[in-house]
Amino acid sequence: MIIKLYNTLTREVEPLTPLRKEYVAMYSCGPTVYNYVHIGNLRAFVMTDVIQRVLKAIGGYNVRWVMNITDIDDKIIHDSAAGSNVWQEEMGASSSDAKQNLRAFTRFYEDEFLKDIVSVGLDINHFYKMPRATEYIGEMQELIRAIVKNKFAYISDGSVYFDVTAYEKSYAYGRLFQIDRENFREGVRIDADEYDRENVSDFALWKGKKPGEPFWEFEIEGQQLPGRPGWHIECSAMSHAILGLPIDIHTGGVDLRFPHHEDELAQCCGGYGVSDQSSFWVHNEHLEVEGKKMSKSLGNFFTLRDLIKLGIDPIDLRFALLLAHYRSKLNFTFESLKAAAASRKRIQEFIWDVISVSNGTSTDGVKNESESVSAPSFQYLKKAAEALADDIHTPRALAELNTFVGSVSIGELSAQSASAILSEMKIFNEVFGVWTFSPHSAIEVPTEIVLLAEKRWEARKMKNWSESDRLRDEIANRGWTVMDGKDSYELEPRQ
RNA sequence: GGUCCCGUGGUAGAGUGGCUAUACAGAGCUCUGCAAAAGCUCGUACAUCGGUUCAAAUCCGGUCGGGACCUCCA
Repeated sequence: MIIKLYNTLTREVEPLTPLRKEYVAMYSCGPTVYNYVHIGNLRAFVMTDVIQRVLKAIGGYNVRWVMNITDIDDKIIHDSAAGSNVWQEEMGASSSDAKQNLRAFTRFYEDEFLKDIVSVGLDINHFYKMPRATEYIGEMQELIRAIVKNKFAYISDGSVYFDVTAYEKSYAYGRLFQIDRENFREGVRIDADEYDRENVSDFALWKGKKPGEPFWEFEIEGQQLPGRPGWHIECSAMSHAILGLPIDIHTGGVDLRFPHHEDELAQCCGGYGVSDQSSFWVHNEHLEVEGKKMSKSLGNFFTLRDLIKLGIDPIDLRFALLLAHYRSKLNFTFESLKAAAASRKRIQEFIWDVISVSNGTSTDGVKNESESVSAPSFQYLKKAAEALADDIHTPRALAELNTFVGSVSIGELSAQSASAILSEMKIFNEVFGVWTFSPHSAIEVPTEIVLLAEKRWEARKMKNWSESDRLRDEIANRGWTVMDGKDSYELEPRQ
């Protein structure tokens, strides 16, 4: 199926036509590893994960998916410096070697990041590569030399800056984000950078070393400029080195449109001479909590571990994130998270019911193929797939999936229809990744509970209702629910 | 100061001129000794004011409210 995506470059939903026959090249801006990711960050990673899954499962493409790890930037340098008050014991001993501290610090948060994204359903094997910025310093320096050589950058006071004014004479600047430089807001942020650049719209490609900071040697135009890369240069250099330019899809949060992506694009055009870094630029909207931007001061700031502490299953968070379209703001509330969990469970129960029909263990009875059974309404699934192909419309797809589930009567299914449903549902789960297709494993029930339940079943058979109800209460007090069937009962942990 | 987005039922969230979104929660019913689970049914929601139109949640304008971005934040 043709996949359509909203492209920030054209501000339109466009059909994707991959540039290469063999695979779709996709680059996602990854985390800056200086802290635990929060649920807003996770939305971006889940979104980008679902895009690549749709490309594979619905589009039928091979995908080379790259996500970078930013392990060098101002905050990292600050927080990993010797004597930092945010240094964690697990990072090991802080030393006098700034580079070594930086490495210990970032590796710690990189590991935590990987754990977190796996928790919310990403599969590390899906990545073609997860490059660290510090491992591509050479490529970045090469790109910077090329940009300087092309006269789109200048050296000033030990640093290298991109010259937007010069660049604009040959290329368009502001393709992803129309900036209005006449009306730059007055404020401290513009002057926050202590480095010397000629124009406020210029940005650093290379930042000269400051005392105590980690640095890399850099020779350019016969000068020695020890220092470190600017923020934007890594993504330009790594997308070029690993995937080759132009790529098909570049993703990130809306806030990255400007300056990060705009500057990446300018660096690629100005340095590599390509006309585009990427055909598609896809940006996800932010997540809000109780209608407000997440912020620590408002007390509505959550990391994944905060939610896990509250007893929330990370996969329910994944599902809750997919309940909204990626280009809409998502209002995260605990009530909606609870609703998401119940909704996910509903489909999971359906899958388990269908599995029991397909393997003949259903207690509802299985129909023969010859018996006139109503065929499952597969048109809903077709619509669901179309919704995914249409700019990754997960909420519409889930609505169709729910309608499909509601249209199927388990008791009317043949084993063959059940198998057909399962193979269809598996395709959707390749995208959503929130359900399991293993048979409903019997949860281990403690012997004492089983004994009580057996006793109750006997009492019930004798129509001794008061004893039966007493035992049910006792079982309930110990955390289990009894559900009576026709010839047997089931035990489930109480919710 | 500039640019832009949004305001849908208790909650979340689709829908962009006339046709049931969907899910969760809630109410009623069926089943059940009673429950639980499951199934069925239901609610007459589109911030507000005005305009366009045979017809507006949907288009246009005003108002109110929320939010984002405007140099390193996903």
